[in-house]
Amino acid sequence: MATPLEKARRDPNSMKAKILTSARKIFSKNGFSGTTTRMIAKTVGIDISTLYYHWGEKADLYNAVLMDTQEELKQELKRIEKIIHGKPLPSRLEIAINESCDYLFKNSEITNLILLNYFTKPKGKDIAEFHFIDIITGIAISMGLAMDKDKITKQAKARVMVVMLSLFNFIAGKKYLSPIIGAESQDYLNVVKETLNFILIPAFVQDKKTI
Amino acid sequence: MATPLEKARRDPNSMKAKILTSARKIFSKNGFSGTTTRMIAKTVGIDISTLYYHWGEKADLYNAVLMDTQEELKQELKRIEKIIHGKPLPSRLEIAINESCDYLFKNSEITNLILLNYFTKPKGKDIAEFHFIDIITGIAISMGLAMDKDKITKQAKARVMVVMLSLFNFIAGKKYLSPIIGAESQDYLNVVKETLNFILIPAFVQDKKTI
DNA sequence: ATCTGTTTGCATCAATTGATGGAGAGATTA
DNA sequence: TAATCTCTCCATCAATTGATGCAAACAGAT
Repeated sequence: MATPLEKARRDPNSMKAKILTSARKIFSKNGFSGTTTRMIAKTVGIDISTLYYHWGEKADLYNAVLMDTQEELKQELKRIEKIIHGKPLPSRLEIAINESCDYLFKNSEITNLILLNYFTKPKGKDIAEFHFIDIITGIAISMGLAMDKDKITKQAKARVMVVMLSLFNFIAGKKYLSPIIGAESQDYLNVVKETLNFILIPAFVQDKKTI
Repeated sequence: MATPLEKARRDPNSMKAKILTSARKIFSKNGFSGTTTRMIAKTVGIDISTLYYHWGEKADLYNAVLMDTQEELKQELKRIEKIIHGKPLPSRLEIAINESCDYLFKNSEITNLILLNYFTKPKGKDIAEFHFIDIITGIAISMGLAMDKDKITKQAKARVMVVMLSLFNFIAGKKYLSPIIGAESQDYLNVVKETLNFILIPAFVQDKKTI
């Protein structure tokens, strides 16, 4: 028996998949409690009962969106990991920053969704959590901050966290931050990359051995 | 004619002030759309009509909370600014990180509120915005990244942004991040400080002249 | 005590929202 | 054709939520 999510992934033209796509956009814009099932149904062009037929209750749909997004992000990180594998650390960092910025900018719902899931969690409801730890661990190893999956220090994890959260915030908060910084679209993207490089490379390259 | 907010500040025992205090806690926990006026009224121990009598509609109360919090944060930044004034840059950074971490940890509603206001903004409603730009500007100058208030480069602003967002995220996301990092309460606080120092000091101290 | 203005809570509204039952439309199979 | 299965929408529910009218309680001044 395939889960609804598996079915949706199998056929991108199915109603399940269409709903999932719209739901991702809308949840990422408004968060869980800011989104109504009617909003989603409307953008798909269907009745809410059709939505409930395919996905069950709101929290189930939300969880499916979250899992789907998470899976996609993991795939992308694997892709980047392949590119940088074997290169010296400074290049690794620069390429990783460059690639992940480009990807996340094009798919900014991902960061929105994650950060919102993170900050606004409706209690009582049975909401899934984003598996941050996997991602952090993967990055830490590929950045050379740790050798073993199970032997990553608190410090290393915290440092990777800064990288990730900074990037996520810059992207999810683009709309607010770009007027503050005074740079729009492509210009903004470049400032972000530049800033991340500026801050991260000296810290990680120099003091790598101290961890 | 004093605004409701001014009245509340004047007398901390007034009903207005009590409501404001509870509202801050609850809004910072659940965001705007995740909070109901009934939740707030309940924790104060009053009827919602009393709440409406004092603060008008929900958005007005929310805005008051936001303004109040913002003012408080600005005062705190001024206090820190006084402490670090005149000291050499590395000490300035370290003390500023230390002081602001301590303060924000003790008052974590502040960061929650700001980040939520930031990411989950109900459209249509007339919701105030946090004045990030003032704070960014102030920090940039006190960090020596800019001399003139009006002559701050995009790069400088972006760099300050990283510092601020990292700190805010670490605090607002404490609940989620501390199990990931593997450090609780005081230990977590120390890791955060250490990490911010690690990442920021080399970058800012070395390359200051390049801006 | 009486008057006046402020504060508070009960009762209630209309709108929104999550969720469901059931009746059809359409395709597929027997 | 008849039976079955899948899918879609209309109508509707109960609960929640933002918001208000009104009367009672209260406090201070005259």
